[in-house]
Parts: sequence; C-alpha cells; structure tokens
Amino acid sequence: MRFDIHKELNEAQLKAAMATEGPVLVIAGAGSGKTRTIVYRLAHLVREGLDPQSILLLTFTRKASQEMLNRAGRLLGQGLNGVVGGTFHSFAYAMLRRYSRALGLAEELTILDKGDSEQVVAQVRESQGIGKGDRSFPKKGTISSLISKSRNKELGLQILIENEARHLLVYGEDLQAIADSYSRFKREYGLLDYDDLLFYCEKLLTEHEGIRDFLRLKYQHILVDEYQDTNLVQGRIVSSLAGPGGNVMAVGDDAQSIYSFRGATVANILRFSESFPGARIIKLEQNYRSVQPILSLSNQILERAEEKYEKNLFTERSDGQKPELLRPISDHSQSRVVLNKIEELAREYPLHEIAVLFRSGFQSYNLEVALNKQGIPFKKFGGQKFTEAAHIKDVLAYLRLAANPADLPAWQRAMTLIPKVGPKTCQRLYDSIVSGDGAYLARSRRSNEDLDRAVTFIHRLQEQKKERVFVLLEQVLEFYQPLLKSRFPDDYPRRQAGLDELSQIAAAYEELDLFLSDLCLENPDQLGQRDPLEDNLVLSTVHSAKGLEWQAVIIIDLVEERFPSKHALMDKFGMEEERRLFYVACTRAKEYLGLSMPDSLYNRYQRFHESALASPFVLELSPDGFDEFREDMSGTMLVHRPIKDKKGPSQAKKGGDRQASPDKLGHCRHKIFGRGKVVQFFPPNRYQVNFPGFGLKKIMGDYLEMEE
DNA sequence: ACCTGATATCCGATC
DNA sequence: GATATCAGGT
Repeated sequence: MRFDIHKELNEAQLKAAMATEGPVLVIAGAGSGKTRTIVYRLAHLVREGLDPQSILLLTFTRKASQEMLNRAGRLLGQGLNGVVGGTFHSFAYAMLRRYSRALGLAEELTILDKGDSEQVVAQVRESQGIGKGDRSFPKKGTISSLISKSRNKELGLQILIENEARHLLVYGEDLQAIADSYSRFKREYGLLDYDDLLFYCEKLLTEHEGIRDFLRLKYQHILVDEYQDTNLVQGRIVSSLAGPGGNVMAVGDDAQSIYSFRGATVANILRFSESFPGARIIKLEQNYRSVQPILSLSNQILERAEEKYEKNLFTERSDGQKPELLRPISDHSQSRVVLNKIEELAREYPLHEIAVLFRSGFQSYNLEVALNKQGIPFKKFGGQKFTEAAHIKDVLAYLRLAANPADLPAWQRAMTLIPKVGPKTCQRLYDSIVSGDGAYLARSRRSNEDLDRAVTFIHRLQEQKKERVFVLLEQVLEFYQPLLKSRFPDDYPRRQAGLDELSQIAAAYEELDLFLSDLCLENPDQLGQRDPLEDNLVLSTVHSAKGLEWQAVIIIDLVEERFPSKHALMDKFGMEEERRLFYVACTRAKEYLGLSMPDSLYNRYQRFHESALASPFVLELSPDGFDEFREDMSGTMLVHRPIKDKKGPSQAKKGGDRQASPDKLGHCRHKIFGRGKVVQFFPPNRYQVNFPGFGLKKIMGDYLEMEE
C-alpha cells in the first residue's frame, strides 16, 4: 500500500473519492483539490482491483486527463494503462470511427475544423447567391458560429438570432437557407463538424441498443471533469453511457461556468439528480490554493452574482498580502507598469510561476512587444491557435489528402495554392477525380505544369500513407518550401519556425490519422512534449487558464469594453458570465494578485488615447480588500490612499452623484484631455464631456475635477 | 470566364 | 491579421 487515502484527503474529498457505487455529483470550489480527489479516486478504484480498461475519464483537454492518470499511476507505483481518457470530442470521434458502419458514415471520416466549417459556409452562400454584394451581410465566421451555437444550445436558428443577435433578424431567412445547405453539403461530401461528432455519438447510443449496452458494460466507471462546461448533448451522452444508477462521478463548479457561448449549461449540474435519481451530492469547500486576501476578494465577486449556489469557501492560509490595483495612465504605459511588476515578482518566483491574464487574445500584443524588447521569454496560450495559421493549414492539407483523397476542404486548399487554380477550376478537378472520369484532370495537367507537379506529388504521398508521419511531413515541407516563400515574402522565416514546431509534434506519432485528428481535436499548445527546463512567463486568455494556477497572477485591461468584453452585452446572461470569468481569473492566483486598470485606451483608428471607464467588477470591490497604486505623469507608481469621506471608486456605484450635481453643468478638468465642457449627466456617475481637440467622451465622475 | 492583387473594414473566449 | 469586394489582367 503506497498511499493512505484516509490521511491524504480531507473529509469531503475522501467521501467523494470513496463513493464509487452509484452516481455522485461533486461541487468543487476553486482550488479545493478537485484534481487531487479525482486522482485518488482513480488510484483507489484500481487498487481495489478494477481493470483500468473499464474506466472512462472525460476531461476538458487530454493533457488534463493525462496528468491525472500519471499522478494516479505514481500513487499506485504502476501505470494506469488502458484508461480511456480525453475530451468528449475525441471520445466521440473514436466511437464514430469504430462504429462508422452502424451509423452509415463513410469509412474515412473528415473532421471540419473551425476554418473549414467557415469555408463551407462561404461556399454554400456563394453557390446560392445569398447576400451577394451586400456589404453588411454577416461574415462567414459570424454565420458559422450562429449555426454552431444554435446546435449546441439546441435552439432553432431564428430563436437564437432573436436572443443573441437581434440585429441580424432581417437576414433570418437567408441565414436559415445557408444553414440548411450547409448541413446538406456536409452530408453530400461526408464531412463532420465538431458538433456532428457529439450528435452522431448520441445517435449511436440511442439508436443502437446493442452497442450502447456493450459500452455500458465496458465502462463501469465514468468520471467527468469540468461538468459545468458540458452542454446538453454531452450531458445526455453521459447519462446514456452510464445508465440509471450507473457509477458516474461528475465534478464541477457552477461559479466557474465560462463556456455558455458554446452551449455549456449549468442545467446539467442542476438537474443531475433528475438524470440520476438518488445521486449523492458532495461539496468541496476548503480552498488550498490562495492566501486569504485573494480568496476574500474573489468571494466578493461571487457575492454579487445573480444566480449562485450556496458555497462557503474557506482557507487556513491566513497569511499573505492584499491584492494590488495597478492604475497606469494608458494601456500603452500599462505594458511598462506590468513589465516592472513582473521583474519585481521574478526576484521572488520563477518566471513560469507568473502569469498575465486577459479577456481576449489581442490584448497582450502590446505587452508582447515590450517583453521581447526586454528579453523576457514568454509563452502565450489562447488567441489564434497555431493550427489556424495559414501556412500550417496549407501543409496539413497535403497530409489530409494522403489520408483521405476525398477530403474536399483539403483538396480545395491544396489546389488553390497552385498558380492559375481558383475555386472553379478546383471544383471541376475534384468532380473529375471523384467521378472516375479523369479527362478534365488530364487536360489541366497538360496545360499547367505546376498543377501537374502537385497532383503527381499528392499521388506519391497517397501511396505512402502507411509510412511514419514525419516521413510524409518531410516531403510535404520540401514541396511546400517554394510556395511558402512566394506566399509569405515578408515573414516566411517566422512561419518556417512554426513548421519546425509541427515537425516536432509529428515526431511523436506513428499513424497519420491519429496525428491529424489530434491536431484538430486537441489543443496543439499542449501537444508537443515541452522542455521542462524552459522557464517562461505565461500569457494567457482567462479561458485557456482554466484549471491552472500560478504563484503570481496579473490581470490586465480591467476596463469597460475589454473586461467585461463589449460583446457581453449582446445577450442578457452575458454579464453574469463575464463575472464568473473574472472570478476564474482571480482564483488562479496563489500568493500575488495584481489587477491592472488603465485610465485610457489607445484608439488605433483615431490615433489618440481615449479615456476608459473602470470595469464594473473592480468598482464593486471593497477598497479595504486591495492596495491601490496610480501611475503619475513621470511613470512612477504612487500609493493611492482613498480618503475616507471622499469617494473612492468603490462607492461610486452604491453612492450616487453628490460629486457634481447634474443640474449645474459647467466645465471640468481631466488628467489627459484637459479642460472640457460638461454636456450631459448619466446617472449614477457618468458625464458626457466635450474636450476641445478630443471630442465628446463619456467619463466616470471620479476622473473629473469639476470647476465651480 | 476565371484568377490575382489592391483596398477598406472589423476584430471573442474553444472543441 | 483576416475577410470581403472590386477592378484589372490573362
């Protein structure tokens, strides 16, 4: 016996780990040792003699499941070979491959990644002549995401548009027509998008009882992590796979649900007992991650949430410093302020224990430049994924064709790289090949030398499809080299580095199919084997930071329209989700938490700094909970002590409007824009001011000095 | 008929 | 940086 489960878990964790009979729902607060609990449960099950092959572990990323399995293996002193672990999508894909015949699917499955789906949408729109020449017609990305959302939330397209994109209601019929032909197109060419993977998997379980019963018997224990971020169909897959009274443990935290844009719904948590009558519910409430001041501030964020579960997070770490509110003059100087803070923190923590978090990918651009200049190494997570980069997709298209010659999106991509070949030629070539009548193809090859070379190359590749992945990739890279340079004359060296990275990842694979499906079903940032010696600062979107933790965390751009994102106002639940997102961000920190709130944002379009409104989430916080620092004009940070009877930012919301009464609209001063005329008052505390040279601005009263 | 390059506009988080 | 459209070229 290598571990003592009774000593190494707290009471609630122990209950959760040992409750191996029947359904269990674990509500696990942030930092409450959720992973630890799952790991011990796994180890416990196997130690009791359960065959690892009868465990199914569904997580948010494969890296997460791999890590849990490794840790459980270490406890046991033996590997946990045979546990099926990964994401819902990759599990579904595996099922579809195994049972493609029962489902009437093609032998070779083609998965459409985000870009592919959008391409198909653009194509069907074009072929139907919908919205031709209409500049304000929604873009392919918008259409594609609406279609996907409607499926994930299981709402009709019209209803979804009404709820979340009213302004597109005028295009309702057109969008419906596109959605219909999109799904026809997929069926015709044997294509599966991400959503199809889940729905076909469900279909497999509901329409083929034999298969379902077989799988039920096989997977005697099901563990689902991050249950708050599962959507309806994922919930049904779990129910169906486990069966009533099945041994299923779902772990999640409703307060950390941040994927509703993808159809995730806390309904799965709320109605767990309905799906699984007699389910036990266990709460993990002791926080082991953060020092008390960070936890207190985080709890404050949650207190204001409209819908919440009663939860009482506590910690025994009573030490620790207060979070800091950093107030740079602008988002530009924010980079410098944050950089200084990082250098200060780096004296105490290794770089990889420091993270900078932000709402969306582009928000770190400025900081990235500053870090490069300073020579601080960093690794960025989230934002544009490297498989989405044009050059990577180009190369993968050839590999996809080697695996499946009928892969239409790959064919289109590979062919349009060839000079003189555009969409029309491409489609004809494809039809010519698929129909078996190669006349058009032969003719084109004679008249276009580049095309001939490409087709010859693809054929050669297809003959070697059983070769190791890197053998194939090597050839593609050689073939692609001249194309890379002509396509990206300005920055091909940078892109070459990306291709080298792809080779690194490929080296770990034998089979082409597996390599390709992993690249679109797993986050490639986490795919390659990372050098444990490298010590990089972490830059990450909050979404990509889910489930992770660092000694020190700095959250940047805490201003209105950035965090919360301006898109949050699109639907009524948006704000609440942003709040949970902010909660997730803060609870990543163990010892140091910095909140950065610039006073102005650089407007690239109009080329000047525009005053920014403080994020409402920061305004809500009690000023006792953090220390405040303001940047002065010389660039140094000064301690800012809120004066008791003068209004600090925190009173702004509750307090009201005594600062300057709305009826005497005179002149005022602003730190950046100078003197301006107050035009209008917006309760509770905003003023519209006309600044000569800057124009009309809406600004919080706190940042204005009123003239008598 | 079809491809290619220039120009204006907009930008969300993920499998 | 990517997308969409338009004008020009073969």
